[in-house]
Amino acid sequence: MSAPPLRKRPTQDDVARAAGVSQTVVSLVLNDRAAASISPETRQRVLAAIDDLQYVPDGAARGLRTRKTLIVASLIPDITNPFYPAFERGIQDVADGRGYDLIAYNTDGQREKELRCLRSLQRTRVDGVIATPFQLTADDFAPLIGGGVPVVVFGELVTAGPGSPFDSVFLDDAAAAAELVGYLIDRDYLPLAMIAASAEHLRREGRATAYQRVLAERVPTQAPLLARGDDPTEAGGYAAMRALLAGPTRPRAVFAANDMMAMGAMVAIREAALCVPDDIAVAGFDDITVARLLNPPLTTVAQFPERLGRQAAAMLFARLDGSVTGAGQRVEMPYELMIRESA
Amino acid sequence: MSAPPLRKRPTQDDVARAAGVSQTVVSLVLNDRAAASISPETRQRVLAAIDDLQYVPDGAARGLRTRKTLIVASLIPDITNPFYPAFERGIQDVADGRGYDLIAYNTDGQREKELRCLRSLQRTRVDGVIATPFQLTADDFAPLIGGGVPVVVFGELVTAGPGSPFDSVFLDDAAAAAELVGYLIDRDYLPLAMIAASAEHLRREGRATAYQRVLAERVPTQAPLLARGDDPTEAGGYAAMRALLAGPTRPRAVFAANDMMAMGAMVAIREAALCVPDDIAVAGFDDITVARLLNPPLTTVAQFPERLGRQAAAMLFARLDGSVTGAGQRVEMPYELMIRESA
DNA sequence: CTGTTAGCGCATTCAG
DNA sequence: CTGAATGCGCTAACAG
Repeated sequence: MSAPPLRKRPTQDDVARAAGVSQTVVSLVLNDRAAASISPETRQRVLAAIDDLQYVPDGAARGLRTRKTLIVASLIPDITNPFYPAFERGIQDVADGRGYDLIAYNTDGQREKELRCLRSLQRTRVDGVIATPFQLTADDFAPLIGGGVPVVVFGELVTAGPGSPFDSVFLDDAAAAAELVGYLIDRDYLPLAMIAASAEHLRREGRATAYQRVLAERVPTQAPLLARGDDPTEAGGYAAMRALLAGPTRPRAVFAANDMMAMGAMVAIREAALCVPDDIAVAGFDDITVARLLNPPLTTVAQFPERLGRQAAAMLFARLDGSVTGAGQRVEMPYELMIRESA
Repeated sequence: MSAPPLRKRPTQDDVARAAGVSQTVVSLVLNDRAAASISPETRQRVLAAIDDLQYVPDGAARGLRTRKTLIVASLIPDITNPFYPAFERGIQDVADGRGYDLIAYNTDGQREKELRCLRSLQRTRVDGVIATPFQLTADDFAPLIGGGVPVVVFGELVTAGPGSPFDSVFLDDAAAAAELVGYLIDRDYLPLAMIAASAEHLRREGRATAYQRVLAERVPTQAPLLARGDDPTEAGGYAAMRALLAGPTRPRAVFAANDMMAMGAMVAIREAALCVPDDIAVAGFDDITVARLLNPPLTTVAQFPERLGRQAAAMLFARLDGSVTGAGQRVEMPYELMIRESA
């Protein structure tokens, strides 16, 4: 094969002609309508013709008619943060099982990009959406919801009160962070610092707030040591840790808002010829796959992203097949402290 | 907002009515047809109506007419291997710039899943495909190519000879592996072992072959020490390394077919109370983001996946906008040895 | 410069 | 049990 023949794709009409039936019949056997039973023998003829012509239904045409595209969309900040591929994978696996395709969008947590994705979603007419919004509010989703497209949110939508139409899967970030901070204090890792991304990522502020609260409660003598990196990435963690090391008080331990930042921090610590955890202990959040593989293995909070994705997808499909209707459901997922050697 | 109003989405007809023009005019201003100029004032009226009604074109309907969906698809083995998110991100960023959406498929490198994805692609009628096939052959893509859908392959398609209609971006895996193996031998890391995934992942065999060839050439006295893990994952690397450690000859260094396997191997080595690189040196392949962040930082071969994705996407869009036609182009991408501390 | 008309491929009434 | 006719929302001739 080198010069592509470029023959037009066969349509139901072609199949019908080949099978000596009407196009309607082809549609009927394709959709297995129980109402109009097809004689088993014509059915076979049609199936044979389909196979013969390599007919594949046209999703666009079908979608135009049925208002269903068999596509769902997922909105995440950045596929490059290992937490999200796992999340996506969870979604994808259940979508796949339902015969759905998945369109993935990266928003980088920027409101402008998030909005652009939303617009894209409207154009492509997806059947459902799973979103991990950073800046979006409930109102931004109104056109989608108004159009009857179910939306499952990972985390909590800032403006979504009770009776909100959004399903959500979330975990108690603040409690998890508090527990981890408590553990670090128990181990006497003081002074205890925290590194986080710039505050505009409101979404993750629960962790920083928890840090400040627990610290104030349990170690009122220590002033909070909160360093900010630009992004919730390894680079952000590295920069924040450097700032911390250059500061007046060297922390005995650092709680990073996520594992990537923790990894960046570890690099900065090593570069300063210090040792983890003997000089400075490090803890993260997420338990991405590699956390366990680091040297030393990273103490962190496991979120089980793949399971989160599966749960979100399950809720979405429950809406899509009509088995759940009415007000949005909120499902809280478990987290787990993973105590390893880094702290 | 709690009870969704569920009003039907506005169509061009609605917009036309609101603007007091015909539906055609709406279509014309939307598509900026140079041919039929619209008077600037009606144009404004239409735009206002669009904005007012929050009209968004229906991709399915448009696609039915234009045979363009503004969707491209990417076929990768597993988004959970950090190499691929970066690759995807590269694709996504250029697709985004062109106003295209991206559907992502995970094939797990299994032929059956790969075929299923291909079928899905036909249904959803994507405009172009970027594929990282493991088991697929050129023939499997025939329906796509025959339908005029351009396909860019990452790597080389086993059966694609000269004059093949496939564009491809690839790098000289074997040369890169040979170079790395050569380096390890130069450093006297002998005996030198390799760990790789089971041989059915033909795609990666270039690396194992290079290992065997260079070893045979330069160290004829050492028998090849090739251990197989089931999957090209951290778990596979761990298992293979364990097997190696349980074997009769303990290697002085291990070359892993990819970074995830290398990380698994490092864990196994540490568990055996051995030290990297003093007892056993470790090298990988890919240079995923975390490779540099490991302790010790991983010596590996950089593939620059994001750049690969961008390149593949660029070639795809060159086909889509007609700026490139004819036989498939093959673009070889550079790799780079990243010598760090693990070997 | 703008309106009329005709399908794209399919699911779905309604007749036979 | 099967076929003919209709329209989903849109673009693209073709008239006016």
